[in-house]
Amino acid sequence: MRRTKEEAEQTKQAILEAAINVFFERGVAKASLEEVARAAEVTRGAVYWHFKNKVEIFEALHEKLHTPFIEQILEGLEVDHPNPVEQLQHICTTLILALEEDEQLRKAIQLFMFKCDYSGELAFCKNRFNVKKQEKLKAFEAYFEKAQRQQTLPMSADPRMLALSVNCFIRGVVSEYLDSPRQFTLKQDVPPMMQLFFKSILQPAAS
Amino acid sequence: MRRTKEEAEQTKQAILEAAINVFFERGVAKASLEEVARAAEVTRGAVYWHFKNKVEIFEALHEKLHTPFIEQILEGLEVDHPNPVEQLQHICTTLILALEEDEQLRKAIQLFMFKCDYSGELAFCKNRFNVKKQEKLKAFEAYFEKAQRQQTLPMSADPRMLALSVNCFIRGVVSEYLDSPRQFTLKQDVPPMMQLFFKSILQPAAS
DNA sequence: GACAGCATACATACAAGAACGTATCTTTAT
DNA sequence: ATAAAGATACGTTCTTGTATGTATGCTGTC
Repeated sequence: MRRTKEEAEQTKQAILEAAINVFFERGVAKASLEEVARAAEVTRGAVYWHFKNKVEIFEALHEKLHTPFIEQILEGLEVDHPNPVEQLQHICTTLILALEEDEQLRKAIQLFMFKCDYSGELAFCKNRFNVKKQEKLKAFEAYFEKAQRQQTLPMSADPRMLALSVNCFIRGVVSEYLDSPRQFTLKQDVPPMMQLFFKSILQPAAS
Repeated sequence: MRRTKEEAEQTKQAILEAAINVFFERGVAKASLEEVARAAEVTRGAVYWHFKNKVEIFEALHEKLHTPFIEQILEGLEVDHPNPVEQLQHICTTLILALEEDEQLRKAIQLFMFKCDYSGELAFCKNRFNVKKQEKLKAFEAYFEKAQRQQTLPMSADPRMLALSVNCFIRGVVSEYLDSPRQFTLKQDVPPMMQLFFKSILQPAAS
């Protein structure tokens, strides 16, 4: 039962889509390809036709879902803004708030954060992941350096340290929210939290 | 070959110790009890004698390693301190810095954070963990409320929001560090980061 | 205080199922 | 016709849980 090329591509996407859900519900390690196949309404034969094994599926998912996230941060650097730090605050806040509406994105990030472990087969995935993170950190730094050039951030500030802090804080917020969403409401709690955090950056050091 | 009670307790601890390493290297899901047994230099018989299954081992590890962490925070509340917020900053900083020296603790936390997924069998573990987290959050809040009573924190501050922020920031720092330790040096980077963060709390709101 | 009898602390053996990867069909586009 | 796109079938490996074996520590009893 050979399908047309379009149909084949459709089933491939269906498999990826199904993989998100199955990985999400059963965890990457415990999810079997049989389950993925069933969820996509095909057999394991189809899965093995399109992908070499589970790892390859995982990689495909990562490529598809994680990449666009970082690009948004990089784009903000291109735009001219009178106060880059406030701009960064705004971008970060927006990105986090987006989680509330996009369930698929939520699932995906939860996958990469909690539903898999990067030992063994997935170890090299972690490396690729870290490369992306370095880019992100450099982008954060760039915001602060830009702000220093524009005199909206004192020269005494340490861009690298600020970038690290922002990165940690964001990761913490996202982790905590995805870990137990009932803990706080994004729309209500995140803006003041971000406000609090960035306030300390914008105000020159005291005491 | 029955052992004395002390010896039995020793092997139990040896199994837990071994489990940390095996879980860490292979991931919780993929680690087999056979591997754990070998690492502890016993057979699966011993493992099944002391524990019902892998989940019970996991729980035991959590009980053993995660609990003392929280208690330290609670203890600080008992002590009298002129400035509870600074006290909290100091406690948190110390706790994080401890990671640099205690490899076993590092491994354990990495386990709970990255090397397992809480789907399926471990789902209810997550619930128990969340209960603990609630306690922790309440403790954080208590610090801030205490500070308000002692007039070292403005009444306009929102203890719950501050507690959430602290919790997120700490989680972020710990996550980032354990995820890629080469990214920053605890001793050098964490104190200023914490300083930056808590500064925004201690200084009354502006702008 | 010694010894029978039992519980303990494991080791070994076994059965059953899951999951994987591959090899072999089937059908149908191209 | 032939190769793509899958389905089906098969053998193997891992792992799990349990059942059973066994040597030894402990405990009460006389």
